[in-house]
Amino acid sequence: MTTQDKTRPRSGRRRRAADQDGAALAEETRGNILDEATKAFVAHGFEGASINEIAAATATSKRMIYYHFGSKQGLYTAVLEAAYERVGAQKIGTKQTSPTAMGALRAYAEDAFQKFHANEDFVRLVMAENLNKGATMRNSEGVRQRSAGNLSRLEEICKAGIAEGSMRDDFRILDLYFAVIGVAFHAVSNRISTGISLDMDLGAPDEIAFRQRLVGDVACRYAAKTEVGD
Amino acid sequence: MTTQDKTRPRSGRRRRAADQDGAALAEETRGNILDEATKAFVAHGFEGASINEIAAATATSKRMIYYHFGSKQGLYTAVLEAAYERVGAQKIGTKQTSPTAMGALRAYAEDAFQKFHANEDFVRLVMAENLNKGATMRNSEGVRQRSAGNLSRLEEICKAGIAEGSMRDDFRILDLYFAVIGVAFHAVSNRISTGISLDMDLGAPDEIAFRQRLVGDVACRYAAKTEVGD
DNA sequence: GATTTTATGTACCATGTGGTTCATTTCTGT
DNA sequence: ACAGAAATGAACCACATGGTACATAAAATC
Repeated sequence: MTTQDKTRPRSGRRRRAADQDGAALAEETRGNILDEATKAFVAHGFEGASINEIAAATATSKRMIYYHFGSKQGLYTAVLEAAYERVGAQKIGTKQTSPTAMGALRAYAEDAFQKFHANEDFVRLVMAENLNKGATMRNSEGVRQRSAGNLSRLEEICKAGIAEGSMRDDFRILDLYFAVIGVAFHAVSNRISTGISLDMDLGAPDEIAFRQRLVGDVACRYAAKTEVGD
Repeated sequence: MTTQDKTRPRSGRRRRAADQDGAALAEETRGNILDEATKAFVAHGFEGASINEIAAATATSKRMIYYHFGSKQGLYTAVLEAAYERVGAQKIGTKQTSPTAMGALRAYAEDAFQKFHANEDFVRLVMAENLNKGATMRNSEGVRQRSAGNLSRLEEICKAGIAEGSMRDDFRILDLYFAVIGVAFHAVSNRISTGISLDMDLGAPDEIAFRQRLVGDVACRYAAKTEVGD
């Protein structure tokens, strides 16, 4: 029972895409694999996710994963790059404009929170990447240096605020940026553990609203002119 | 070649602990397993870590892991509980005292940062737990509700600050807590991804010092009386 | 000294792992 | 029409996985 007839015809292949199809069938297959792989990596991490299970979840077969992505690492890299393209590239704080710089700063900060909140999968991929010491993103050109745009937008806001006289000028833009993404990211990434520790449901809509407001408050109060005196 | 002689004597067992030994040999074995398992789970997550590899890293055998911990899940639970006992239980902001409430708040916040910074393994376990939706910590009595003490210490500080007149009274203690641990935790948990995105070495000693100061600044400025006007 | 309990090592198992081989079908360019 | 390229399916592989059965040496208890 070890050898079987290998010469019998295999069948069942789907037809290839007709010309008028917007996306080629191959692209459809690729996309389908990428979607399922994203779910799996987000749920189980790189090592925890199983190629067999991912393949079973797709409309196609394991063979196709290796055809299109070469290896598990290749698949993971593609997933990460797609996520960064989808989420990491969208600039924050550029949608609404505010008459005051302080208002723009609040919009920027709350926008950052919204971005993480609305893209929890992305947040989880970033967490997994950090657990994995960034081995993948370090080698992906498409993923590196995605934050420069967000930082320069923040600098723009702060320069305006300083010119306006509403903001102090003795802090690093970078530190304000860290404060904003720190509070915003942590609110999403650690929602579960913090919720368990405090015995609260931090996913409740009003808690989400509180958090969003908090990120704005932290940013504005950090940049505002104040005598703290500690 | 499927069956072998199973009646031949097996040997090589270490001697059990003599009475005067402080710790029994069994405890030593348990501790050794726990140490290596912690390293493995921190590096690869729950599903990614391999029992075989953990066993190989210990001074004993896989058999002992199952003898002492029952299953992979049991081992992971023990690792998590030990980490929370070691780190999660240490109260923050209780070491130094300050004449002013604002000073105490800064000490509290910077202490929180120090705690995460000095216990990166703990931070990584918490991240892994969040990726795993808290499945383990939710069922561990020893891990739940660890933050209550830290919150009440913070409340104490804020009440003093309000009484002193140095702090405003129109904010939730909880929000200040989220701001502090958000910036502090994120500084450690996302050091790698943020560093890659910004092309900086955020592990450099002066960047660590900046971050610690930042956490203190964020806390104090959040609690201080200010007209922000956004 | 005999018995029970604790603690341990070795070999083993069914199943899952990432990855490959071979064969095949459909499309595209000439 | 035909050659080559692109895309796919089924079966297979060596090895790793979490977990267990069996045997046994040392200590504790009686």
